[in-house]
Order: sequence, then C-alpha cells, then structure tokens
Amino acid sequence: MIKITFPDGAVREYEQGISSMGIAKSISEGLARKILVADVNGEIWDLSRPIETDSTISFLSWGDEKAKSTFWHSSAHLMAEAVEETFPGVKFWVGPPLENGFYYDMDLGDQVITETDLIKLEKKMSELAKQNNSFERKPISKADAIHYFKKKGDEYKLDLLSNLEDGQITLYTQGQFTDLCRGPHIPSTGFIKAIKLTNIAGAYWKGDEKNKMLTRIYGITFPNQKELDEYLVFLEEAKKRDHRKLGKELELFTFSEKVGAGLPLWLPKGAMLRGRLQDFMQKAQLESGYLPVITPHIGSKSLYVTSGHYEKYGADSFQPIKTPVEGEEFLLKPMNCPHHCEIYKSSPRSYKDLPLRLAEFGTVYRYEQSGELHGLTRVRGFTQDDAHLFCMPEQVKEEFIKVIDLVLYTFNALGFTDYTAQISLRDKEDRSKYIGSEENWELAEKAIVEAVEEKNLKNVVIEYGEAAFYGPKLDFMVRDAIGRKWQLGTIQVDYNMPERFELTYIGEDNAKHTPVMIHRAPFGSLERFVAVLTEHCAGKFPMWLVPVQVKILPISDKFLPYAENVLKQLLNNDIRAEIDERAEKIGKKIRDTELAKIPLMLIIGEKEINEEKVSVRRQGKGDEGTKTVDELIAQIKEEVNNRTLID
RNA sequence: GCCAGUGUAGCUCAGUUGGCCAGAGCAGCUGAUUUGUAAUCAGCUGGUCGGGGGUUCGAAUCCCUCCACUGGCUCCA
Repeated sequence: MIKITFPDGAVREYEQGISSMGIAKSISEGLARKILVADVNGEIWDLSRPIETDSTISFLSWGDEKAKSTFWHSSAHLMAEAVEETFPGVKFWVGPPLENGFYYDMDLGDQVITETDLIKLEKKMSELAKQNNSFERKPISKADAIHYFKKKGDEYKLDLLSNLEDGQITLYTQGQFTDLCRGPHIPSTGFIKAIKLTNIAGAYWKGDEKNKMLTRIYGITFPNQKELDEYLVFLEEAKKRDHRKLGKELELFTFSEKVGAGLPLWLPKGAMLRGRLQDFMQKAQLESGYLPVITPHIGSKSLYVTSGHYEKYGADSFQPIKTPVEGEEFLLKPMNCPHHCEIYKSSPRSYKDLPLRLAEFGTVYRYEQSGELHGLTRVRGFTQDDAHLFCMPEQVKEEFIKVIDLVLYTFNALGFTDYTAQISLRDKEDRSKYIGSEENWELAEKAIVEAVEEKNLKNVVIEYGEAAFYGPKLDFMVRDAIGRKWQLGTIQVDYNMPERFELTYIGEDNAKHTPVMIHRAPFGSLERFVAVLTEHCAGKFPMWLVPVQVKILPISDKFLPYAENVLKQLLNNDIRAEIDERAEKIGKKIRDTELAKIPLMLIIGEKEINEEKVSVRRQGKGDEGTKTVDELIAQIKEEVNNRTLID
C-alpha cells in the first residue's frame, strides 16, 4: 500500500501501482470524468500512469493552465495524426503548446499545404477525436526508439533522440500515430471537441535561419464549441482594436509606397496626439533634471566606428551617404548615443556636473528586414524619447531607480498595468557578440538586478542573447490587442561606450575617471508607443491626448454664429475643438462624431441659445444635459489636468 | 531576408470556368432640405483592376518578375 496526500492535507491509502485515474474514480465518477492530468509530487502526469510510491497528488482539469497546456499538446499530436493521414511521408519536428493553442513543425517534402487543407484537416481531426483513442505512454530504450524512427525515416526525431538519455525515453501513441514525446497527455482524444486550425507559417528548423524552413501549422482546440466560439469572437474584437485599422479610421498616420515601406507619415490628428505625448515626457523630464539637446539626422561614419555600431550593424544598415566632392561617408543616424557622447565631450566635466542627463526626441533610421515591418510597431524611421545619463559609478543604482520611476509614472498616466519588466543579460554560452570587459558587464548586470529588486518589479530574466551588445538592459514589455508582446520602455547600463569615446570627468581626487552611461527611453519610440496605446484604449484616447476634444454640432446653420462664439471661447482656453458646419441632420452629425471617437459633442440649437448654454453629449455614453460654456471649460480642464482615463 | 497568402475607386468590398465600354455602398462634389441626440433625398465625379513583361483573337481573371501589405519564422543597436 502507498500513502496518497491530497491538496486539503487528507491522506488515504491505495494499492501500489494505482493510477491517478483510479484514485479519482475512488473519490467520485464526476471528478474522474472532468480531470485531464494529475500533479503528482509536483510533476504533471498522465492519469493512467501507475504511482509506485507515497505521493502528493492533485487533479487538474481544463481551467488550470497546466491542464490546458497538456490539452493543447495532445491536440498537436491529434493534428499530427490527421496530417500524417493526409500527407503521407510527412516528417515531424516538435509540436508544443502555446499560451493560446499549439503548433506542430513538420517537413512536408515536396507537398504543399494550403488554407483549404486546414478545413480538411480540421474535419479529419474531429473524426479522429470522436474515435476517443487513448494516449498511451510507452517507455522505450534508446536503441529501440532509434530503430523505430530510422524505419519510419524521420530524421528530425532521430535528431531529438540524439540528445536524449537512454532510460528516459517514452513514446506516445493515439490511434495510428506514434510520437517521440515525454508527455504528459490527456487521457484520450475524445476530450477535444472543438478544433480550429488558425494558420500556416514557415519556421526555421531549430529557429536558425541557416537551417531548412519547416512548415508550421497553428491551431487551437477546446473541450466545447462554446469556448471556441468565444475565442473567435475575442479575435474579431481584437481586430477592431488593431492600431493599423484605427490609425486609418482616426486619421492618425498613413504609409505611402512612394515614400517607402516602414516610413510612417503622421497625419494632422496623429501629429497632435504624438505632440501631446512628447509634451508630457518633456515636462516629466525637465522636472527630473534632464537637459534637452538636439543633434543632426546624420553622422560621420567614424562616429559609429568609434561606438562599435558600425562593426556590429554596418553591413545590415542603410548604407553610407557620400559627399559628392570629398567622398566623406555619413550614416543616417541609427541611434542617438554617439552624438550625445560628443556633446558630453564638448566641455570638460567635473564630478559636480554629474549626473548629466541629455535628452532628445531623436529620430533614427534603421534598416529592418522587409518581412519584419509591422504597422507603427516596427518601422524603418522612428523617434525615440531618448536620453543618456552620464554618471559616476556610485550613482548608477540611484539613477537607474529614478528612471524606473519615470517609466512607471508614464505607464501609470496611461493606464498600462499589464506589463513585465524583462531583464536581459549576456548570453551565457556565446560571449562573442558583446564588447567590453567581463568586469564592466558584471557591474552593469548587478546594477540592473539590484534596482529591479529594490523596486519590487514583476520581472523575468533572459540569459540568452537579448542584451544589447554594449550592455545589459531592462525592457518594459506590454501586450497589443491580440496578446503579442512589444518592448516599450527600455533602460540600459553601459560601461563600454564611455570608454570607447574616452569620456572622462575630474573626480574629487582631482584625477580623471570614466563615467557610466545609462541609455533610456520610457516610451521606447513614439511610433510604437502610439500603436500600443491605440490598441490599449481601442482608439478612445483620454481627454489630455485626444487630437480633437470637442466637436460642436449646430442643429442648423442658423445657429452657426453662436457655435462660432462657443468655439472661440474653447480655443482661447487651449481646448481642441471643431465645428461640424455641414448642412446635415443632427443625427448624422452625432453618428459621424461618435465614429470619430471624439469624446465630447456640443449640440447647439434654439434652446441652448436661449439658455446661453450648450448640450453636452459624451462619446459612447450619451446625453449629459446642459452646461454653461464656463462650466464645460472647467470640466475639461479638470479632466486634462487629472489625466482622467477612459473607463 | 525566408515560408504561405493577399493586392479591383480615398475607404469597405462584388466581379461565375479568360469574352459586351469593370460594379455597389460609404466618402467627395453639385443641388434641394434647415433639421433636436448614431445614417435626409436626388444627380454627378472618381479605377489603364499594385508596377512591368508574357500566353491568347481576347486578361482584373492564366504564367513570370518586381513592389507593397497580411500571418508566422529569423532579426531588432
């Protein structure tokens, strides 16, 4: 007999070798029907796997993230079974679960899969699911596993096997499909009731672009149709928030093939919005002791040779511009830091001058691969809310924390609550891509980790190659409408560039020292920030940012003079307002203004003129009754000053 | 850059297996209407069907190529 401990602390005895399913059945049939996997001593196990020793157990059903992952992993196997039947000879790589759904990478050889095949595969999967085949786990020796996949001719599985230790290898079989897999899996395919294969994509084998490109099929499944329907509705809703769609509808920005891919054109309303964000940051920075500077859009190639950027990115950048006579080479500015280093150098610095915080809304140009361009989130020309803080080594931590505070202040003002602080350290395995001494890196990494700990930030640490080549960084990751993660704010500690530029300050000891440099951008770039903000608030910008705050809607042109009078009062109070002068009915004017997501509408007719008031209607909310213009102005000013968020 | 897909008027989209001068709604313009909380009516303008090349008696429809965009992959100073 073995002792099984349950989550509530209860202990019961069972025969050795009983499965979790057996235990569940001993409790209740209802429980046994519902559960997908079990947590046995902290590991997720198949329900059918025999338990041989005293154990702690809890049952997991759909709702639990780990059970969901298992469900989707099993769904990937189900999809593979359907693919193998439809495309004989297919070779499989891996098929993991995702946050939402799963994928499987495969080599289809000469066969081509299209969107219409996905429908067929979905049907096939449904048929296979209905067979309710169980997922059977089978431990196997390495030699036997190699033999099996050699016979099958699947070199990808053989590659996986080469990294596995004998004695730890298992196969899973459901129906006609057997896969090398460590598991676990749900009990049987019958749990999978609703299936959607979402898209086909290419994916490099092992994520390396030098390798062959495999075919990746993405899908998602649910235990019932209702949840799938809800998921599809969610995706539809998310599409409505897409900044590319809203950017067009709200006339924020556009692109032109003639101007070039990835080069956004800011329309008047977008420029207004961006200007407000820039003002916000400028003010916050002035209050925090930053000094605005301005530097040119190009810089001599030698500047980037000094910084190390040329060696690192030169070949993959927009190529140098040559002066026609002298043949001097200039680069379109891909970052502002080297320019700011030269500003630092423009005069001798004392320790009393530090920290020196140079800030610039600097527009930079980077050659991004064509396939990478994406709306405003990934472009070839963008403006960073950049600044470089030059400080003494002992000031790094304090300055770093102050920057974190500024980022949090910014996010808070805009209602971003769902973000992750991502600490990127050097790649543990490959140090060749970094410049600078081991000692400097240690210092920089330590400064970041300590600052994040001190601020108690929810964070993840990445140790495989996310750091910049000159230093570690802390990025603030925010999700877009459909859950894709984007880096917004970034803070980077850099001991290297000051050395390369031979920056110095005279210390208290009257000797020369090298300052430390902190690169930082709370928004990241105005382009990306506007994109994520647009999706975050679904195009309903708060009063302090919205390009047009008030639209005045006269009921007929008889009331235009009064409307103009109201407009003048609003404009005099720095309120962004317009009049809809068209000879349209009020219903039409309201509809158009609602769709333009302008927060306040003032309806003006006979009644308002007689009362010397305006009727106020709020976007998405409806009639708010009448007010005097002065009352309205006071209300708007309050909303602007408080930076009231749209709920 | 790579894999797959898409590209018809400013916007959203229709255009059967290649076949009369390529269509609709919205927007725009003109006129009428002077309107009370989400679409007033009528008329008109607007496209060498992403660019180039080819096949064909004939191409928006088929082929090649380039460009842009979409979903991924890779990359992201």
